[in-house]
Amino acid sequence: MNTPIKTRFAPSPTGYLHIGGARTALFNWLFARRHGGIFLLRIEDTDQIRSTEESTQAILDAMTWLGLTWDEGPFFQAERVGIHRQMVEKLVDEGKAYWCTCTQDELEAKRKTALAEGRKPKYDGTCRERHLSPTPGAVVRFRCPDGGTTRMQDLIKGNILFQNEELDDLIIQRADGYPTYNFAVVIDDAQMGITHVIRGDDHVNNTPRQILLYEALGFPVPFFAHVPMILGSDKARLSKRHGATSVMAYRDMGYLPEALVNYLVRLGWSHGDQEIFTGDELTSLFDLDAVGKSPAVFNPEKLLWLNQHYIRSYPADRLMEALQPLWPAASEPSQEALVRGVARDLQSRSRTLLELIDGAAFYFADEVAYDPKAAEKFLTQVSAVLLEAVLEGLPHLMDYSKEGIEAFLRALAESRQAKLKDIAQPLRVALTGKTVSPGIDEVMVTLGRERTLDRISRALSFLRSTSSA
RNA sequence: GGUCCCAUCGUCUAGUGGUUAGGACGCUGGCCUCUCACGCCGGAAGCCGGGGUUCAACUCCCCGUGGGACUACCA
Repeated sequence: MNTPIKTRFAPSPTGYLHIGGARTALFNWLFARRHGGIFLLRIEDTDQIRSTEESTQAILDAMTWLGLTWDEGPFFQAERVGIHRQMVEKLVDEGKAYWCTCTQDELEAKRKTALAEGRKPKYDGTCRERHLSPTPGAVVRFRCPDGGTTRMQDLIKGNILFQNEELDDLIIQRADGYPTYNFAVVIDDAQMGITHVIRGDDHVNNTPRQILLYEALGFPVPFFAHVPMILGSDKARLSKRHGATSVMAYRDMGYLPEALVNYLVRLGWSHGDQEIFTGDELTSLFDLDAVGKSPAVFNPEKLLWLNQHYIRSYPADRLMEALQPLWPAASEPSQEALVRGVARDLQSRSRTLLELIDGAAFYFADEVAYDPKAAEKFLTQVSAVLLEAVLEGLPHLMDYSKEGIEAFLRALAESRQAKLKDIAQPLRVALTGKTVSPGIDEVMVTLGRERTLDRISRALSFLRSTSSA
């Protein structure tokens, strides 16, 4: 029996969950789901200065919003320093690590001269054979092999070979007694039974040191899979200056989690020509062998397209739920019927929830604000006749529904030797103030007969007041 | 500078020695139509360059070039 697969997402709580981290988490989550494994969450908070609880909460919230539920954790790395220190001690006892009292200033100076002389800026091994005892302010370094090679088997990039002489004696425990990333990550991943380490390829160069650490500690080395970076439009690593990078910012801008997940998964992974995936499809189709090796540029336009797609696909109740946090009117019980109608009208023509909300303003206006150009073109003497006819006929319409209204308008137009559009556009301006809106029959249904009539008579008086001037 | 990674339309990608190089976003012509959106039909747009290997290279190898990452007592 094979041991079950276990993956993890291990963010550091020094900010919000960003797009790149979300994709890494998503790949880990999908890989675990796909293979019936376990997905674990670990917060890497050993940087006591930069880590905050707010960040931890923000990351948890974002993952929950995306639906990336974890099976174990969250574990907090800082709570495990006792274990980390034991391991440090063990390595020191075994002669695989040593105390070092070189100061940061000395190191910096040596780095500079080495660079200036064209040498590698690696640690020169000053304390390597001094067999120092623990002293306050001292750090512990791992004794790297002087020669040989370390092979990394990467599930995405293939085999990568590193010369050990390129690696230097990295610090595994800081002066403050906390472990450094490369050390803590190895111990935690090993002890938590992580079988597949899926992470950004900015970690590729860390991996050989980590493998050496696994071996020194006597732990089995896991599989690695390094996912290419997400870049901005200028092909530099995606950052704030490329626009929003926070997952939660996308929620606040009216994006749906399904859209973001679908977009992110296709950034680097593919399944033939398929673009749209349900959650079930993803968890049954996703695998590492279909993840590409090259970095991908984040394309907001395509995300928008997907978001539109998912907005259209939402059932009414789900749409209302998604709308509520962004739209006060959606939480107002007295408005519910109207809001539902509005959402239904706008659902198929909004790329984001915010677009939908913006487009909804005219439904709620006490007095429709006419776009000057629209009014000039459509609120004319000619159309006044048609609008008056609607005003007269509408109260007697038996079937006040989308179908009934359309039939009514068509018949009315025909009786006047006019086209439907001759009446639809003036009506649209009268009811919405604009030349672009949902179908005029839909608008009339949602507005209700009363409001519709009011707006028509108001448009008529507006029309008379301007044309008589 | 050193180490490592990467390279198909503007962008995301399919492609695994023989294809008219396919799809999607965006752009664009048209149809549908009460406007918009959707949908449908069509178009422009790509294998970074040079050497090999081979009967045959987008595909395999090498060298360039370009881009990216790492090079911390951050993760």
